[in-house]
Amino acid sequence: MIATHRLMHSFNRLDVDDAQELIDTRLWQCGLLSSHERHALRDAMRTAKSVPAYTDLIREGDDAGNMFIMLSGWACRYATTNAGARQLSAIMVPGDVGNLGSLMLDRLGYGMRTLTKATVVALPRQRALALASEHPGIGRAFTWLSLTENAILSQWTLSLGRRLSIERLAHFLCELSVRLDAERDNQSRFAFPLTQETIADMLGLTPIHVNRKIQQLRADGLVVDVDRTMWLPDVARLRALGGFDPGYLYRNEPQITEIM
Amino acid sequence: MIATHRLMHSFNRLDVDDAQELIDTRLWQCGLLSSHERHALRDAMRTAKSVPAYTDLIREGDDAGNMFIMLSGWACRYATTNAGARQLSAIMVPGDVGNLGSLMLDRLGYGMRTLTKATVVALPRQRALALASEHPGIGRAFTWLSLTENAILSQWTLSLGRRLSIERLAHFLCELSVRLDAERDNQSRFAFPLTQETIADMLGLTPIHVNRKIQQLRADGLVVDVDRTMWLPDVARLRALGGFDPGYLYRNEPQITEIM
DNA sequence: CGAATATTTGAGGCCTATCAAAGTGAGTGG
DNA sequence: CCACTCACTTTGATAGGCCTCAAATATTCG
Repeated sequence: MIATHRLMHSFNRLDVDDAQELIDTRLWQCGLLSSHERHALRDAMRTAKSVPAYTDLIREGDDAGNMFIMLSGWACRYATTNAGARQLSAIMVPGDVGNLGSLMLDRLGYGMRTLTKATVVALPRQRALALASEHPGIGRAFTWLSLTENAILSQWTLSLGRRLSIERLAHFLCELSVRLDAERDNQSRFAFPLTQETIADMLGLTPIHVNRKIQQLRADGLVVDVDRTMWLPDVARLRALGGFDPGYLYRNEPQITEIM
Repeated sequence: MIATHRLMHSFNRLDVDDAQELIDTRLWQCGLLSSHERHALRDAMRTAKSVPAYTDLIREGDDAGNMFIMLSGWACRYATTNAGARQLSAIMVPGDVGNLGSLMLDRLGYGMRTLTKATVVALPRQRALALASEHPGIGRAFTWLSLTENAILSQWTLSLGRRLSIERLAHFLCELSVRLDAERDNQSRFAFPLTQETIADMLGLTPIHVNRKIQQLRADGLVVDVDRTMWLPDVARLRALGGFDPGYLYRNEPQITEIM
């Protein structure tokens, strides 16, 4: 119910209750939180704020005193080359923590920016640290998030370093499809607010080239994108093209249950 | 003393005492370990084993029950494309933990392989988890390592996505130079056991192209490599070329001292 | 409806890959 | 000690993927 509800409007609707449900579902699924800890986490996320599209939550090189948690809307982490070229290292969708690093690091080396109108919780570092030490499960959940993010980043270096542009694009769409929980019967449909320029900054390509490769996917019947909505009619074939394996995303897998 | 000692022979000498000193110095520097915890960690690393060059510690797709800690020698994490192309996501040098992810994840999505003869500690997951829960500082140190590693990976995606081959190469050498603590007065000298093919797998290039760009760096007087030893005569200029900023490596910085 | 933003098209050029082969150096065995 | 082998490095020539520059078309939003 929540899932389909969120499907078409996640990036421009403000629905804090649903969204917070989303959040602790995401953190809950790793199986590390007690019911008590789950509620403590929810309490910490009471105050959310709305942010316009394309505004920095963290500027590159800034000290970030807050951890930002996405309730609605999309955001990204980015870094910039001396020559001014931008590269995204992550796309954040509702339920994601954008800058876990702020938990223990002062400077992060990257910026964080909304890509759509968004609702975010700003969790002060001290509050997050207190949560982690008072509730061991929350601390472990942070660690788990960091480790899975590491696996995702490692996988993405494979795309950037060794895959052709169209394979990267396919892989990227497959990843989003899973993370948005949008797949049913080898099909997938989800709201897709990214511009081709943003996609290009994620894939390490030029917008022009991204445009041409999207057209190629359309011609191959692998992508139908109308009205900011993405439809993937044949997920299996798209996965094969992108060399995509959902395992590394660690979705819906109770992990490390034997802990303690 | 240790530093210079290690300089020329780190990848082919077995000197466990020095190496273990190196390790907990590395973990110690983040300022998260009490003296008691530091010793607990050392105890856990008593038994090291020697491994030949180019042998898998973890095969791609394997379940990894151990965390591997490098005492001597170099190793890497790698992933492979369906077409067989290999991409490294990290190079490990003495003092590094290779697969932190194994702490809480079953499948990692990448393999880990030695690049030289090496000495490694295999810390069973259960042992590592027990250490982390009995000694909160060790748990926080693991989290800190994971967060800094993510920052490094994020930075590396910038290189792979947006930097020219020679810039990537320069950036890579600058990073190793700092991580090996090899810089003195705008110069750097360190043992360098990597083949050009391995460099290529790290940079997302072909060995042929890496060869040509190394020649270019030599011609520019930025690199002198003889007999498996790397000499960087002008670190500042190499950093400028690679767009390298050492900040994101979080070396020698007591972090998050205000914790608890 | 008009201006700004985003997508699409076209042509030409550069960076890096590919294919092929020669040179170099370290380790091995006779 | 020297031929031999294997791995690594280097060189050359060609091809291709993606970029750059430029401009037209389509879409969004106030």
